[in-house]
Amino acid sequence: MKKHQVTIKDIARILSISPSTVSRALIDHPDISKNTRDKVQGLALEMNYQPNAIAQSLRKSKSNVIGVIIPQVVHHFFSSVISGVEALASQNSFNVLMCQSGESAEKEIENIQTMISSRVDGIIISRTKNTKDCEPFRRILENEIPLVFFDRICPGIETDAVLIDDFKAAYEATDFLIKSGKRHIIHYAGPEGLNISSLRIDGYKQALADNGINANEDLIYRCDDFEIAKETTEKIIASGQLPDAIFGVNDSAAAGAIVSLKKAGIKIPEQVAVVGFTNSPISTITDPTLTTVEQNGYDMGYLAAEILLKRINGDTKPPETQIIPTHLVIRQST
Amino acid sequence: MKKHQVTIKDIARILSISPSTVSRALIDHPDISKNTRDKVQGLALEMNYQPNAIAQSLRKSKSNVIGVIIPQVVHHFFSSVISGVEALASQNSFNVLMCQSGESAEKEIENIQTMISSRVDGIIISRTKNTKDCEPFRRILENEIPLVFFDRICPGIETDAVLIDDFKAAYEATDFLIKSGKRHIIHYAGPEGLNISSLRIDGYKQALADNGINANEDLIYRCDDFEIAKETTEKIIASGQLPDAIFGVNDSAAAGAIVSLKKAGIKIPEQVAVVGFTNSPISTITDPTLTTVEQNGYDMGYLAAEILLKRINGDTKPPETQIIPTHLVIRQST
DNA sequence: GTGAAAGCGCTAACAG
DNA sequence: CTGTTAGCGCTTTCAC
Repeated sequence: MKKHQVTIKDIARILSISPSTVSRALIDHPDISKNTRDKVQGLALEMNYQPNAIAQSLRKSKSNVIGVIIPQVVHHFFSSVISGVEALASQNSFNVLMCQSGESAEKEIENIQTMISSRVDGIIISRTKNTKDCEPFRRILENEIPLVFFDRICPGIETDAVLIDDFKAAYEATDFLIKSGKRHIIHYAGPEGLNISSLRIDGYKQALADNGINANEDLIYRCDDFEIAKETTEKIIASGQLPDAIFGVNDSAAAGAIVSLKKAGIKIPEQVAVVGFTNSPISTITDPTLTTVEQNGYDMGYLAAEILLKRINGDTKPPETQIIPTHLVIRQST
Repeated sequence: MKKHQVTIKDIARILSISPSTVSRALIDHPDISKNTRDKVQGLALEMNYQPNAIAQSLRKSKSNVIGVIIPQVVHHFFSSVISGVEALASQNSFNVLMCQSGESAEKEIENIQTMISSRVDGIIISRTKNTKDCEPFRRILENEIPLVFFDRICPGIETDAVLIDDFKAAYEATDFLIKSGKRHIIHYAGPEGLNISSLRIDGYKQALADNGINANEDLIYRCDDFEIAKETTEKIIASGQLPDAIFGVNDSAAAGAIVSLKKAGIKIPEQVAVVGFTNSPISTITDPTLTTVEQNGYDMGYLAAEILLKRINGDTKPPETQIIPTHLVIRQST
């Protein structure tokens, strides 16, 4: 037999007063006698009363829940973002409902349905790399649920976003490599169709161009994870066309490059310099330690949550894109 | 003006039928005419009806939400666990509500309150290293909310748990070091008062004892993160009392040891071998790559969720502790 | 200062 | 097969 949790009614019955009075006493309503308020709160504490948040939500049409949809929690960047979201949420008595799309566009649509059904008060998303159709996101807005994108956006959706300046960050990283004497720079790029991938490619190309270096498409490899980066690097070494630098779209790709380069006895950074992206903990563990772009996931999540809460509280100014500053963290790999 | 979301009533009104019929049609109740069912489902789709999960929860006294409380998402192990929980949850139409205690016992209590108020159907927890009082956990059970611990348990609470055999894993790791000729083995241990810390210490000591090595308490340092491990290792090197092996309570501590040893020009594993714990991605990135204990966080989360769902579905057999198998992954650092 | 009544959106008896 | 009714637990008018 399920012991039922203490309700307002129970308290009312015991004190022989009405449920509405109990409710008022519990939420410190102004016109309630000090006497009954103390009696109610005392008994509530004693009986270990916990308000039923579900009933409150239904009544007030407000769940106090923020939905977060990300591709994978098991990624330092994404878990940092969640951490930032959760921090601000809990400061403001909001809870965080988390779904993973697992980079599947179908799962992402399900996640969105879930969030709408759960009547979350707002949603924070970084989309799948396979998302083609932006309609599901539009449906969120049609349901008048505030939506904030971070990192990976969906072009054409008019809503808030928290990003970094991917172009500039990639430009600076590449430019730094050139300034330190490198000219034959390979880029391990992110998946096609993702804003962050193409902007980083663009920044990389522009830096080459501005320094009078031919930006050959052959220098760009689609390669955004550790294992693939190891293989790709091995192939490049085997081809005999050794670059003098590799710029990775993330730290894992850069770490993979480092591992394979060292295995082949290639000196880093003397022969080949390596730059990563994100400044995750692995960048201090590689040997040599990794020069990388600092991209503060926690701050991005925190800011995204801040914007979202403002929207939830009725802010109606036109959608804005906020840029979190980045900078190059220089270590031994360059 | 907030556009109100489509409800069962709206559909009923338009089709001139009763809300209950609409409800039945939507959940494919057996005794409903094919005709009205199709009409209702058609209109629901057209109007983009999304059931109000909050109302459903209130009605059925079941939220279909699993609460997860962990110290920090930004840890490969914990995010793996969450990932496993989320995978099973979403397969079973459950959602995941996530809170971080941030290793603060007070925050943990708040989190528990939140979960109870949110009427989650079950809770999965790995406790804070500062948790002294187990009463808050007991209150969960008093509220008849199923509770599963993982990794870090609270002794004295009679409930399910998903663990690894910390003693055995530490024993095997230490024994392996001894078998490979090491005898002066330092242990970087986890924080006091945590089951995983003391069990790993015990396993380490027992392996030494069984091999006729004196388990000196001076060989044990409290040191469970990368930075502190770097410093600790530097101090040990400076002291001149170089061990011939270091066994870390986690991979970060082991990685810190590796970094400082190399910096001092000490050969790994020839002079000092290093073993970690968890088999996180960093173990393949250190140079030399790290021998470590495989501890599958995803499986732990998945299994914890499995057990929890059984309890939610009424399973009342006595609390069980399930052990996820571990094994030593041998790499270059030994 | 307190109580009665209504309703958030949904589902599950119970009737017919 | 469908409608009526009631109620999950809470808050909020509206009376008194």
